[in-house]
Amino acid sequence: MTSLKDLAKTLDLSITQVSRALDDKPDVAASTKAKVRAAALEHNYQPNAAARSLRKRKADTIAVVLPAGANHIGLAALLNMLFDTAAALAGQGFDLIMVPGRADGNELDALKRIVEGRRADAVIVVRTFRNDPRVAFLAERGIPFVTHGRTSGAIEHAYVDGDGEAGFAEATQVLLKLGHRRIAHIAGLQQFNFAHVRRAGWLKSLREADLDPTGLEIESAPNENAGEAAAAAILSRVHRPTALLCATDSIAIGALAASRAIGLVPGRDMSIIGHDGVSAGLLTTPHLSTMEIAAPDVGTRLADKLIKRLGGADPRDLIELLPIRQVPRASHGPPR
Amino acid sequence: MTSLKDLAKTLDLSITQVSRALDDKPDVAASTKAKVRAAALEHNYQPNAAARSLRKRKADTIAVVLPAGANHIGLAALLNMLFDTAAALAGQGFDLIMVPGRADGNELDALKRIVEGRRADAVIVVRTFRNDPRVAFLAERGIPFVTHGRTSGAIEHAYVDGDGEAGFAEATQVLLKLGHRRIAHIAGLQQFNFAHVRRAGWLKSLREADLDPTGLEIESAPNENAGEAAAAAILSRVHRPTALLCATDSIAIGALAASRAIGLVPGRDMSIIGHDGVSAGLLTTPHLSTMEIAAPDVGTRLADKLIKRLGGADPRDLIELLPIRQVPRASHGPPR
DNA sequence: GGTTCGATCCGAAACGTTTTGGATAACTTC
DNA sequence: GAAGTTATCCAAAACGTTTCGGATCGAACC
Repeated sequence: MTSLKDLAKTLDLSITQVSRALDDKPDVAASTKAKVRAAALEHNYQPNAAARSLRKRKADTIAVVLPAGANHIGLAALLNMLFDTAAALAGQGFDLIMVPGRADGNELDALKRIVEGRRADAVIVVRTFRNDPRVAFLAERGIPFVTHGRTSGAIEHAYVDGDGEAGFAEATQVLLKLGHRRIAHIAGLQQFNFAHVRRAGWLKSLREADLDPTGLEIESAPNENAGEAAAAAILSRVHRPTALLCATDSIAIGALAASRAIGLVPGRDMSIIGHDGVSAGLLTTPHLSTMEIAAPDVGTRLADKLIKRLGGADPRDLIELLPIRQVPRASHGPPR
Repeated sequence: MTSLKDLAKTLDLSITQVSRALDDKPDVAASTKAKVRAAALEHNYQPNAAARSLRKRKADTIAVVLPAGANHIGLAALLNMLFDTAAALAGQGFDLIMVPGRADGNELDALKRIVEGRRADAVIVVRTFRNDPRVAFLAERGIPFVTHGRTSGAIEHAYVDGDGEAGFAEATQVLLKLGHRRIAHIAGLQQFNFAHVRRAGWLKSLREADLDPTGLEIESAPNENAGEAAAAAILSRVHRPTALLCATDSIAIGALAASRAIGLVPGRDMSIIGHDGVSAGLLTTPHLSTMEIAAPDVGTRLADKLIKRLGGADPRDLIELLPIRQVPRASHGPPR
């Protein structure tokens, strides 16, 4: 409502000096600075964001497009992470805005509008695809960005990710040591990079143990309902697996239900392990065995990388592959 | 990157005409319109959002400040609703941006920055307090807004809310009919308006049945952990209740855990009912009895009200109190 | 042939900032 | 007392868009 011009008029100063005073620039008298600040406070002056970013040619804003149609559990975990990111970015003078993706799943359009309309100076991309058009677009346009999750393409970019392959290889070994031989994998959609590497880890350990993965695999969208359906399908096969290693906790939670539905008690008759360490895993019966990134501050790390990228750092120096920690709980054990 | 000026130069037109052509204004030749559109597409022109909103004195953007430190379950449900709102708003040419609240819980500051910096033309306020400083601020400044949830103050404003009082009164009656006499209420923090009205509903039915609520009440933050602690406390009282009516599903989910922890099987030894109809209630054992707003499109209704408000409608004509529908599942029954 | 009219165009101002390139006055320095 | 220095200030341009108030040019009309 109140503009610099208004303040200048009431203070009998030039717009220039008012602006410089509020910015604490050196060549304005301490006394006028005080007066200006007082007046700004009194009229609760807030600079017009549009005018400012038009002139400065930057918005001091970071955007993230939230995946449309994400399931509850996954979305909540993502949001929690992004709150940390926002706090870290705020410390550097950046606002984080979260924009819901289009219902048709075309997050690229939303991204284009934001980036080319200069609403944000940089973006965070979450839930990367193996070959991600958003990454290709941003790289080509030279927009600073960091992703949550790697990609498999040729484009080198800043990212923070967990070492899903190692995590799933280790979980598979845990199950092998417990005596399991028919360890099935409910994979995520293989277009997602995380789903692809997790499957690779499972496959690796199985091969090292000279076990045949044939018939032990099924793909599922990463949500509870799809997970339940996929688990039901694989549990009904003639040669039933004794363990289900699930790409995500939401799938695993669905698998718990599918298992119980045919009279198998999870943790006793059927071993089930997920990935993500979502808090909902502590609300299930039995508590869900899972694994998670062995770092509590992924959100902050994302902010960190982005700031460095904005500072001109080479994306190749801004990659972070974090180890995965197993979180054994009650939903797995030796085969019956 | 490409501006109107660039387009004008390559097309040998004035900036004015290019702008008007893209806006499909009447006094530009159909042939030039076609040429301009083609050029805009080729150079993938996107108008600079800052320049546009500076000149038009509106941002075509709606903002919502997400409550900081919200628990997983509640936040996810909220987000899902807001995705619907965003879709509805997009149909009217508005963008919805979601801004994370400050970690210190001061959502008012974030709101002020957005509104006074003219980043948004209108806002949506979620999770209202009984006496909400955000509502007071917005009303005083004359910013169009709509809230998700009522307030108890004198300010009349647009809102969409569920009739929590009726819902909790009905749930209490259901428990009374089943034979319960000691029906406890785990209330939400009474500063939240929803928590206050839900408590009032419970109290009303208890009073109508000539039952004394003394000692049957405890307050809890609306998240699982706090709910578990509160339930544990009330279950350890000498005269233990036979039913726990919880202000939210997250509290109820905590109460399930607290109940099981002392050897009581929920649904058989202890009746537990929540509110919200969150999908996580289908992942618990037993499935959570709950209640929810009897309308699937609260998010869309919010958008609707906001558009009407922006069109100048009187806020008093933009209030909607929706009925609550009981969703009985397996976590309640007759007293043991 | 002058006038009117409609179709199509354009220059310039404005939105509220930041920033450049001085201007002014007082104070030092020799 | 002239020249340099310092502290403090300001006018004006620029960012990219929209929009106001005409301008131009044929065609149509009388």
